Amino acid sequence: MKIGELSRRTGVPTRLLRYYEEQGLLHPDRTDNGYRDYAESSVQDVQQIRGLLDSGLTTEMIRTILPYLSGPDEILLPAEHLTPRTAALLQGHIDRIQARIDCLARNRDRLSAYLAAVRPEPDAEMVDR
Amino acid sequence: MKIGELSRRTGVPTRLLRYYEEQGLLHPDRTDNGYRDYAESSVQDVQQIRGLLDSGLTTEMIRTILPYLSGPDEILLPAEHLTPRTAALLQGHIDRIQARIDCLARNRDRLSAYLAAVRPEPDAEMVDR
DNA sequence: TCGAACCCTCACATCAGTGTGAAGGCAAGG
DNA sequence: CCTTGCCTTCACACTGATGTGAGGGTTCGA
Repeated sequence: MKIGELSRRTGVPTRLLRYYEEQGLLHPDRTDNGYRDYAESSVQDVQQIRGLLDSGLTTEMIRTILPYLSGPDEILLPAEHLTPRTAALLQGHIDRIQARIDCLARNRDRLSAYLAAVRPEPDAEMVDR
Repeated sequence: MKIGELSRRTGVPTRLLRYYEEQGLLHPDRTDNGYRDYAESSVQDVQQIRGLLDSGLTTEMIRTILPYLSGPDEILLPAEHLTPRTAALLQGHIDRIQARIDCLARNRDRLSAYLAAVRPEPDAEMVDR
């Protein structure tokens, strides 16, 4: 699939698809004429990248963890040459992600609590007034 | 408390404390000589802001939700003049935050699963070798 | 064969968040 | 009084993510 189609199917501007490639997040093939040729799975990859970027991860973090995020099923990864160094690095990323989750969840709860406290009138009048 | 102390206690450079004020996130008093005078609660406020920024929220989003995040206890807020418009806006923010959480949790799980799958040797040799 | 709609690279611009330094006022201690 | 260290504003610069446009090649249908 060419870049235009991938852009249409993901809603991500072509500019960004090229940028993600430049950042080492995508690795499309090239056809004879130099056009980028994306695999079908790129659609999911791009959505993955978008979600992580929106969640405050940098392209650098994403680049390092992306190889270990393929699918929920496939585990086609270099299990052997995973140095303790890399493992520790991954664990660090996990921790940072967890910290973000905690922070976001805490604030989501506060916002929800506020909304709930302020308007306890969902859709029908159940108390007299 | 003056800006230097707040900076020391939060680990956030004074430059950023001034920036957050410029963005409407902090509202310190001023002493006679023009120095910023922060309340004790500013320490928590700043940590709150940092967490949200790290989690990918913009200062604009933070500015709009911050008034509704005071403490877990206090609900000193303008409960009355909360227009349905604002409520919907808040709900939108909650939804976006939830989406981020989902995305992060999903990827955290994948990373954890990978690590767990790849090194099932915690600390002792339990199998012969 | 021509034009529309793709694709390419290159490069400058914008925005938010942040670093850094200049130029100067205020406060406290030797 | 003078130094030291805090504070003030102003302003320029950088980075990462993104927008936008110029200049030019490719594909395809009328």
